[in-house]
Amino acid sequence: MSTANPAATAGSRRMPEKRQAIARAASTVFGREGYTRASVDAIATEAGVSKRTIYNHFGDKEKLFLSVALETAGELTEIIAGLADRHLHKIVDLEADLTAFAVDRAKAVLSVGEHYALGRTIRAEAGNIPPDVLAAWLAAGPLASHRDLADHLARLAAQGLLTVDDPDLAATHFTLLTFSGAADQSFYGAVPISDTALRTTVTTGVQAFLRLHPRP
Amino acid sequence: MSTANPAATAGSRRMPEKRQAIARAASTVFGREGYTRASVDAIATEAGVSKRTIYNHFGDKEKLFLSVALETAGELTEIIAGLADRHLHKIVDLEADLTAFAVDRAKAVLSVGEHYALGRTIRAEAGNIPPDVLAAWLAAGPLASHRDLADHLARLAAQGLLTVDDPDLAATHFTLLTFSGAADQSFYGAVPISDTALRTTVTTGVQAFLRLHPRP
DNA sequence: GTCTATAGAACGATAGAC
DNA sequence: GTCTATCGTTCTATAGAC
Repeated sequence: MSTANPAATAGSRRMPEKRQAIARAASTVFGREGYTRASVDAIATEAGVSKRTIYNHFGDKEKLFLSVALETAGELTEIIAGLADRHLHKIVDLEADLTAFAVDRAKAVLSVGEHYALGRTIRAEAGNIPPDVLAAWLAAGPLASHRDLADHLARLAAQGLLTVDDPDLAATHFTLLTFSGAADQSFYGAVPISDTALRTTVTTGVQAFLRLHPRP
Repeated sequence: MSTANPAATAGSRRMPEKRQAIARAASTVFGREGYTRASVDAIATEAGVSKRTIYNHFGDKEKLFLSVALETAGELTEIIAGLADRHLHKIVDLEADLTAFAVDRAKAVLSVGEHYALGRTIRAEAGNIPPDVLAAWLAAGPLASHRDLADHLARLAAQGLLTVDDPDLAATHFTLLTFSGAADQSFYGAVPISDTALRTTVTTGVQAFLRLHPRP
């Protein structure tokens, strides 16, 4: 039998595929059910492994959650960075491009049931997460995306497309006006938000942002 | 023995004080622990009643939670309406008054451990709350406060203090710029936010709001 | 005497851990 | 697969109010 068949390597020393399957399953189930409601049984079933395998890889439920939280935060940050690059690198129509970015970002973060959608669970559990882990999650996730956005806005300002005194503040304004409202409406993805509602919220948000930071 | 002693009336027909004690305790414990972590035992202990009494009054844990959620939403709405009236009824210094209102409102909503601070628990459980109950909570809480704020802003605009085309949109801007950031930073009250951090966030938010809706 | 409320034990199911 | 703890819920017995 060839080692190219993953099933044939079931007893091998390292099992990164199983670990990854568990991580994806955990992300999905934690994101869908929340921390306390998500049972290790359900995660094991979703991952197609036994509970014992989960405990061997991650120790206990809390460590599993925290590990997966940090990993998916980094993945989502990269996804958002890709969206920003796609929509904001070369500006064609400023308002349209900002809107397209904001819509795609909101969809990425607020998507329900996706494997990187446990942001709402992390927020719901913030009070029970060790402060250093919470800080690490913030740094790998929301803060990293915030910095990336601030850099883009500063660059657009340097190109004469926006007025930006403080890129950090501008990024805050952009996120508040084009994302926070949608996040609040959808309870961070727990309740679906219609495409048209999202688009309306984002569009008016971008308009307000552009009034705060107009082309000079 | 006198009936003025509450303990002496233990077997009386109606016991609104006990019901209220349970409601307050439930609000506190649900707000502090979240829905699934809060045990009926803990609520009973906090309220100083037996578990059975809770079931007699509220049926089951879920009904208890939903009842208390709706009741406290209304209470918080009234508190915020009072704050708005106090700070916005007679304007002395527009920016200072708006800032004071926003600071007090954020403190009221994000106060940790207070008996009306289970907003974050409701948001965390939004996906598990029956849609009609969630809608009722929104109507009694956030939406009612939103409308009240919109009315105040419209009135200030009529007095020539602000430019407001759409009071609804203006209220949205105000909340996003002066509240949502603080709520996000503190994870809706799960993690304490320092007074200076709150004040800074709110102050810059009010400034942005006034740039969007300047005195004509 | 009957009714209601209470306290506390007990039950059954679930879920984390090994 | 098993063990054990926890938790939501129910049952039983006691006591005061009308």
